[in-house]
Amino acid sequence: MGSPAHDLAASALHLPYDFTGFGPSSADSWTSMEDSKPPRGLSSVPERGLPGVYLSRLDMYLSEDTAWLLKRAEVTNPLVPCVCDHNPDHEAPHCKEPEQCPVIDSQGLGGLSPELEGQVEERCLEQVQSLVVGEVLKDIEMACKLLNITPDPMEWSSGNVQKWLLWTEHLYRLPQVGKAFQELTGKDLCVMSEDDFKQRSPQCGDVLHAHLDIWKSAAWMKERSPGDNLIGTDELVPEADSCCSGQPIHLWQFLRELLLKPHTYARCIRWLNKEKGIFKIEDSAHVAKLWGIRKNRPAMNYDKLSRSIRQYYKKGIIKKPDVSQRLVYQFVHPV
DNA sequence: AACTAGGAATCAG
DNA sequence: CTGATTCCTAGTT
Repeated sequence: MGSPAHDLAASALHLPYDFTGFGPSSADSWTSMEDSKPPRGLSSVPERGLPGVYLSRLDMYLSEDTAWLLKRAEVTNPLVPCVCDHNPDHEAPHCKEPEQCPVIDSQGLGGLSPELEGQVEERCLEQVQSLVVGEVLKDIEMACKLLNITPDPMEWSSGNVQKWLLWTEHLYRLPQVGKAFQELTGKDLCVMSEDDFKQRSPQCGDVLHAHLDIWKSAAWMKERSPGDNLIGTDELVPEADSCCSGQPIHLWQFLRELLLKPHTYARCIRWLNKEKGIFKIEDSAHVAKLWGIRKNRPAMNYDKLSRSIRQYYKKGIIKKPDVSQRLVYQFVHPV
């Protein structure tokens, strides 16, 4: 038996789905988080084949695998554009100057002395490490916002657990196994072993356990260094906080939230005219899915979501724009 | 086929 | 009670 981290990685690496990433910048094809068709103005983000992203104790495991990671980066060079271009609207704080980008540096190592090369490489590893960890934390934060749950699984109610399950299942195309984990709180989940998970869900218990491990690790790291914002506090955070009151979120608020994060959601919903509050649902199925996940309604679809939007007509919250177009709506009181 | 519109029953908070 | 969900019929693009 190897170390738990290695066991985990081993199980993660032969997963039946695309595991090139974890979250908004790379995940899969149904969420808004895909990369297959970047919106105009967005440089395409190459896939990240980073098993190192998927790890148990982020910090420990990274140090073991970054050498491999860096080597790969030298060859295929996927990391630099990926991380640096991740958010074109908002420069990643980690690599302001190109000279500091670890992979770019590493390509010119040929003429350096071994010691210097070692130093440079070490610095590169650290940078890669913090970049990757930052990405993972950012993705988790994003998921928390979307699901309206806390990042720390220990604090999850059984409802939160169900949301997280639904989210993870959809993100990674797992079968729906929420029933097998019904009535379990986050605390219950956290003390369960991988075998416990497998017992409840033979097909994907191991995967779910691994995912939970990432969340646990992230929460653990956050707790260790609170305030230490690896996560460039970008547009994920600001004004959008219609949710904080603890009140159940309204559909119109949810739509606003998505619209306020164009970098993440422009592929499924975007403004046509922000001043007038006119927006277009670009991918009705995705938006409905996201709404269903947020409200823990697995059967949500656009048919039902649009019915809810239509309820807003009478209330004067949302209307059809003057020139009615398919999938285009307008907030009556744009901010 | 997918979207639009709105009635009606039902549910959850 | 309100807002949302679910289901439905009928019309439109």
